[in-house]
Amino acid sequence: MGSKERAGPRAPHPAGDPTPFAEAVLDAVARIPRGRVMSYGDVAEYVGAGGPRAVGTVLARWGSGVPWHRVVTADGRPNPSDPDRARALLRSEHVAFRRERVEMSAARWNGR
DNA sequence: AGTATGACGGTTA
DNA sequence: CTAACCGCCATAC
Repeated sequence: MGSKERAGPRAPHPAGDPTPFAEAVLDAVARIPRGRVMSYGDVAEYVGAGGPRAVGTVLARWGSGVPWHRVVTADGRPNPSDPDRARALLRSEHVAFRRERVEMSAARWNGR
């Protein structure tokens, strides 16, 4: 086949291919165990590149194929885009909540 | 190549 | 506790 085939079981992204950084981010998010969460900054640190905002940019563009709801803000707040949906998904995974925020002390996943 | 944007984060008021 | 500001970094145009 072509030289740019990538056989990615990921998702029907819009137009354009995910950059190496984007793939690293998506891979990291896909690795977050069920019932656990990572902050945007945690993901950036995990992939060793970019920053919290850059991670948000990637998820906003190609995050439809990964458990995006497992990525929360550093304060434990769900995605500002669909907080209600994210909360429902997280609660269905037994993620500990306090008020409207994830109990980071208990649900935060460090990547290992 | 440069400017504008945003699903962030930490600090300061 | 809320609000505003700045810094950071990949994308879009």
